[in-house]
Amino acid sequence: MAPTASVEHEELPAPSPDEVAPRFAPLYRQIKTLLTKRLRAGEWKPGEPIPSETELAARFRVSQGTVRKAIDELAADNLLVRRQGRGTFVASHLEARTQFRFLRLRPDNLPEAKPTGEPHPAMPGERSVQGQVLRSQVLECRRARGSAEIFRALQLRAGESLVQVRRVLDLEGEPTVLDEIWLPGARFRGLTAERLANYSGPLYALLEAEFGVRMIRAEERIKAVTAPAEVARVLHVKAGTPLLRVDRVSSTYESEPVEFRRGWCLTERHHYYNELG
Amino acid sequence: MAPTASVEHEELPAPSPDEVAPRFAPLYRQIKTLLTKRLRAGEWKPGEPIPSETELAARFRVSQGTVRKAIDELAADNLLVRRQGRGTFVASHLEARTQFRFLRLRPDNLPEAKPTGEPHPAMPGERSVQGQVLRSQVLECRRARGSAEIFRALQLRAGESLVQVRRVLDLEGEPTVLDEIWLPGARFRGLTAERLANYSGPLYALLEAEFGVRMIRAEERIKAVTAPAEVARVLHVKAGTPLLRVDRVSSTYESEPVEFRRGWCLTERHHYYNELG
DNA sequence: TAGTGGTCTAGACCACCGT
DNA sequence: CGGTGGTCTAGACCACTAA
Repeated sequence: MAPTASVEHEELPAPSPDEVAPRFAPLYRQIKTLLTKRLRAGEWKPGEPIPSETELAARFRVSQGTVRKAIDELAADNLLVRRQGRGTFVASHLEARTQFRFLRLRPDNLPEAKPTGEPHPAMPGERSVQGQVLRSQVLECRRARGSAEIFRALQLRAGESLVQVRRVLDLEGEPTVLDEIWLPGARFRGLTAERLANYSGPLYALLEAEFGVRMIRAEERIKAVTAPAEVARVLHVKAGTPLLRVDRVSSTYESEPVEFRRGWCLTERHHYYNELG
Repeated sequence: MAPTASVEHEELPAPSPDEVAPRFAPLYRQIKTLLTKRLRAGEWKPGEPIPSETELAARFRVSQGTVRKAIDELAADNLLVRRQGRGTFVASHLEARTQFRFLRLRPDNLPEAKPTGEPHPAMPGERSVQGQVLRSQVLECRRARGSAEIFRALQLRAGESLVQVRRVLDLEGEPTVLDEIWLPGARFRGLTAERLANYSGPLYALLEAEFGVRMIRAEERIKAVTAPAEVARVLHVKAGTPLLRVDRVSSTYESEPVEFRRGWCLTERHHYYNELG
């Protein structure tokens, strides 16, 4: 394909006469890497469209099909969202479709409606998601110490500053989850209880909009425990009630961990839902 | 591409002048559907190769790229496995790579080794998977009644026969999971405790090899509970110990449910691991 | 060496979207 | 309508595997 005359041509990184790791990376993966770097660098912001496939093909001097395959993988990784007839967009936690992508707690009844992502109207301060009414209430937000485990998970040196957020999630009006969240202070300086309280939306949407940090993926480790006294008090249950303790480490681009979260979940009327493929 | 002269041409289902559901299905999806039907019908058995892309293209009178895209999706769905230079094979629970694909329990220590699927040698009756030693001990296998919930999950009419298997999983030599498994009697007639005891391998591998039922996907619903007396006895813990109760419904081709399983998991030294994308 | 999947290209046409 | 992504084709070439 002849590149459009007016389009400036950007060279691919030199064919690397003698690289180490994957001796030969397919062209479309090189393109994918380049696109990932630009996303990470913020060249296109969440919610914005990236250039069309044909334009990218011209820029990189490859065929449209090759760009397409790179974008296919980025879309499969949830970094990009394709919209037929409109373009390809940088994924965002601000959009209804991808909000609460990481929330795995479901009410026990409710005929497992496939997540449509179309929110229903709800009371102020509440959000409706997958048919359940959700309300978040911030208990505190302060600089805090963290365990060695947390520093390790976030790949920080001991002594680096941490911000801790504690909040309760009400599902259907009942306090159901107590979240204890630790964030690296360096990235999230200026996060306060007020800003959290004034913001009605998912936490990740706020972190994305205000701090430019987009959560891409996470891993969770789940145990069954008995409720500590303090947790029990917040969730209005007796100390010793069995709870799900869900530890989550979430990451941005290139698997860089930026959040450690410990959720204490009451599963009297809810469950953690998971699909195995 | 001209079809090989010796290859018999199989017509695609007539272009359906006026179908209902997805008014226009892309060609590659029609191919995917055809291939799925043949897999389901057992035209190619687990572990066997399917015809090459070029041969399928000739049979279906489409280009190789179209077949390729259909196979791509089937591979992404874990129905097929591609092996460069060798061919494309029907996925099987009998192979090391895909054994224990559904086992989400991990030891707490152990530096989260990515599942390599390469088993280490182990004692007879034991299997080594992801660095942990695993031993399954069948407690019983008998015809049984089931709750309304189970019949609903398996889409059976009340009164149809059920087989129940109860077993303990030892991880690192410690009893860690009590599984209560219900299977539709019609499909698994002849399953006995002896056959289970004599078989050293994953349950799903046995069900696949002996009954021709291949588990494709599953959904799990998890709660935190306290151990009932009977469960506690088997796991060597005090009644009331917090446990993960994992309810699983697994399905074959086309989401046909064929197993209900309730696992009681001790999480003193293990956790349920999950990745969110 | 022959056969398989994997990559890349180039171009045609379609479905969808906003104007 | 023009532009975008989505599908389909046809053929060339590469990398891997087994005989």
